[in-house]
Amino acid sequence: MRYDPSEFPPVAVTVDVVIFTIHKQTLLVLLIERGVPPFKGSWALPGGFIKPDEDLDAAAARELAEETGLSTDDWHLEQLASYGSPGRDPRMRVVTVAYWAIMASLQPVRGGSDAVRAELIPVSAIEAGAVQLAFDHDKIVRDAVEHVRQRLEYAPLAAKFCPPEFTLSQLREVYDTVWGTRLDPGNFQRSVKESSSFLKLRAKADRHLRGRPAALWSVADGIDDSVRGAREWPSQFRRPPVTIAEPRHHLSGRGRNEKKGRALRRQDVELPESED
Amino acid sequence: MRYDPSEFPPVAVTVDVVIFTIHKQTLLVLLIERGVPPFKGSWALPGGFIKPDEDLDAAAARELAEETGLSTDDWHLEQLASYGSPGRDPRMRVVTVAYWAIMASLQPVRGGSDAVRAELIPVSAIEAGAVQLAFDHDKIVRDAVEHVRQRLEYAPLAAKFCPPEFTLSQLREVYDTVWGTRLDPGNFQRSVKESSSFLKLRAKADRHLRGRPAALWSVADGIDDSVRGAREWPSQFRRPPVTIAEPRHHLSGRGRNEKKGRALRRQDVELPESED
DNA sequence: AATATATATTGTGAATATGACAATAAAAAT
DNA sequence: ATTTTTATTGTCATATTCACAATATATATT
Repeated sequence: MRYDPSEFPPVAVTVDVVIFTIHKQTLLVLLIERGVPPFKGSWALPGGFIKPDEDLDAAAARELAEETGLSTDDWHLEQLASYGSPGRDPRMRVVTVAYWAIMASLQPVRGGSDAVRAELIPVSAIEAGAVQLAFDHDKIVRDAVEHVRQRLEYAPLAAKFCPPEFTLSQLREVYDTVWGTRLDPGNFQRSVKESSSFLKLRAKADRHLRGRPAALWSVADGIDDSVRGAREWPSQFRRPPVTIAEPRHHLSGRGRNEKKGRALRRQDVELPESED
Repeated sequence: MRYDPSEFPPVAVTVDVVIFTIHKQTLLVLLIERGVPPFKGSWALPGGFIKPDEDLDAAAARELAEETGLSTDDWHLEQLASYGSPGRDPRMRVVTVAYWAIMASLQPVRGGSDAVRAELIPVSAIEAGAVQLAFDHDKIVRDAVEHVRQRLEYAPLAAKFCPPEFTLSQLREVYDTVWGTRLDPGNFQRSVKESSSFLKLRAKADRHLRGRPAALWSVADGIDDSVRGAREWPSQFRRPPVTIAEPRHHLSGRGRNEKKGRALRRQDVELPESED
């Protein structure tokens, strides 16, 4: 009965977006207060139905634009996961495709038709259970937070929390805020210099509060947000182990090519023939 | 107009599963040949509509069971992503939630109502473009392959390609097959021993073809498939850089706690108060 | 103006991890 | 008995990581 359009079950598909930003060393999420039932008065993620001729990514981008008043260049947007438990919306079967986004700065713009107001809520408040979320949005936010912490291991993404030009202190503060660490400024400096993702622009920033003025950096040209094969940050730059003590894996080894060559790379390996 | 059940656009939701297994040093994907239009005669992913009272994960597990005849303990199943381009199914708007799965061994069981036959196809054949896939399933498979290569950096997952008890050669061969590497047996041995995810069972395997008989290992108790905070494999054990030369990031540094303490862990950091 | 304070940046070295490969062990094949 | 094959342990040079000292350059204070 696969793919028979005539008798598909009635399902609505929505997109919801977990919008992250940082303000004053605090990781924040944009939530709206629902003005209509169900969950009237609860906080919820911005989101809505996908339109008939709209791609999922486009729907998420539209929601993002509506909610923030900003445009594509101002954010990093990525799909998170889909949620579709039968009971997650009391009215009918709704499958939502969740997205997450990072923005450098943000002041919520509009309250939609069913939203009383939009506000930036600290992630810590949600993690502590101090804020009630509608539907399964608590789970979605937690998953998104986990995901962002994970993805920050890839170098250029942290810069999306910063303005186009930033000091290394600003960049380091992103990691410290998201990961709850206090990275060493000296080692951080060296790491960024060894990275090919970042580019030093000018020796001095215009404005600085105290101390020696910092140099300004930017993301190097051609560095994509979605770099994946890139080398991870070394261990201390990776996020610390999960809250509850987890077993750690200390694994190591190496690759070899025949007798004495260097490690094989993927393209060196011959592909088995198709059986077609 | 958010969440108004009365006027949601007509959308069907399906799940599709990319089922991986390894046979004779080759990474394989289970595909079915479509027996009905559209894309009659093309290969496609096993999948189908979600049922009215069925969770997304449950729908994927059901498809998996139907297609393989196996049960929950025999596989590792994880959500991949959702795909919903307006034109991806010529008949109507279909959003599919894609999953991927790993199985130790597999012989396809049934051809469904619209499937002529099911078969295990080498991933290499799909990557080389030698196999035509229906809908956007080519993209889905490629994404899934990328994802599995990525996720294999987390130690215990590779064991899902192996029987419950395995030799380290078998385990190493999983990495070599999926990553296209030839990892060093000696260093691999050391790595696994340092890992807390694996447990040595018996000194000798019952059956072996040639050479010194290997010890049998298993995944340690309490090791979850979804371990994430776990330490990654070191660089050579991580998958090699993407085919086209990518910029690499060499980043390093450390954490500090006040003056001279150890690096802060997440739970050490006090949470900002909720504004509720 | 001199000094204190704060932040940025560079440098240094010990500890550890990695990668390459040698050496030994234990079986089957010859 | 010897060769071949795979498993396992050992070794060591090198690279990376981490902790922290030292220096640079600004503002704030006296």
